[in-house]
Amino acid sequence: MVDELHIKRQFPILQDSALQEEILAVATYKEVEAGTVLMDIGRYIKFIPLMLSGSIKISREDENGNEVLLYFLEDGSTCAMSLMCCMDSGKSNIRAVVEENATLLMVPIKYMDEWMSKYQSWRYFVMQSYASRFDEMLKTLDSIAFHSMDKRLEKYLRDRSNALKTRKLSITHQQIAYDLNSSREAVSRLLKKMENMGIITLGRNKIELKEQFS
DNA sequence: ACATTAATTGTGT
DNA sequence: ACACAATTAATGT
Repeated sequence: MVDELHIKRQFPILQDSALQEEILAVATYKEVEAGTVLMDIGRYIKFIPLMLSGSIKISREDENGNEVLLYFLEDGSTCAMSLMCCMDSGKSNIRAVVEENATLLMVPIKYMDEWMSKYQSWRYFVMQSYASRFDEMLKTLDSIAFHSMDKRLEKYLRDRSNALKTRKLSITHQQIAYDLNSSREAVSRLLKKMENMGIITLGRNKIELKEQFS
C-alpha cells in the first residue's frame, strides 16, 4: 500500500533510498479521519508523523484556554513541533486535529538521533521543515499583529485552500470565526463583502475561491 | 411532492 | 455582542 515511490513522490527531499527503506521498515501506516485529535497539549510525543495525504490543523492554547491557530500541515510535510519536542521535554506544546481524512507514516522518535547523523537528506528534511514552519508562523504572527480582520480572513482562506488543495471549501462561518478568534457575524459580513467584490462565491457550508482571489 | 425542523447565514441595533 | 429574521439543506410523511 505504501512503497518507496510513494515516499519519493510526497517527500522528494528524502532521496536517499537507504533512508526510504528504513522508513518503510520502521514506520507504521495509519489512516485517521477528520476530527481526530492526533496530538494534544501536554501529551507525550512518541512518533513523528510523515503526512502522505490529508490535512491537519495545528493550534495552541493560552493560559485562558483560548485557541490560536498556528498553521495547517499538508501532505509531504511533517510536524516541526514534534521534531523539536523529541529533543526537549517530549511533551507536546501544540494540538493537532485532523481537518481532512489523512494518511500518515508514524516513525518512532527513537530513530531521530540516529538518522540525523546517518542521513544527510534527513537532516535537510528536518531543517527545511523547521525553516518553513517558522516562516509560516511569522506570517501568522504578522497577520495577527498588524493586519485587520479582512486580511486575516483572506490569509485563512488561502491557507486552508492550499492545505486542502481545493478552491471549494466546506466550512461554516462559525468555524472560521472560531479559528480566527472572531465573531461569526464579523466573518459573515466580511465574506459577503468579498463575494460582492467578486473574489469568492458563498453557499451554505461552502466558500469557493474564484480565480481573482490572490 | 410537501411539511417540519435544525442549522446556517443575514441584519439592525 | 446580542436578538431575531430569513434562508437553506436534511428528513420524515
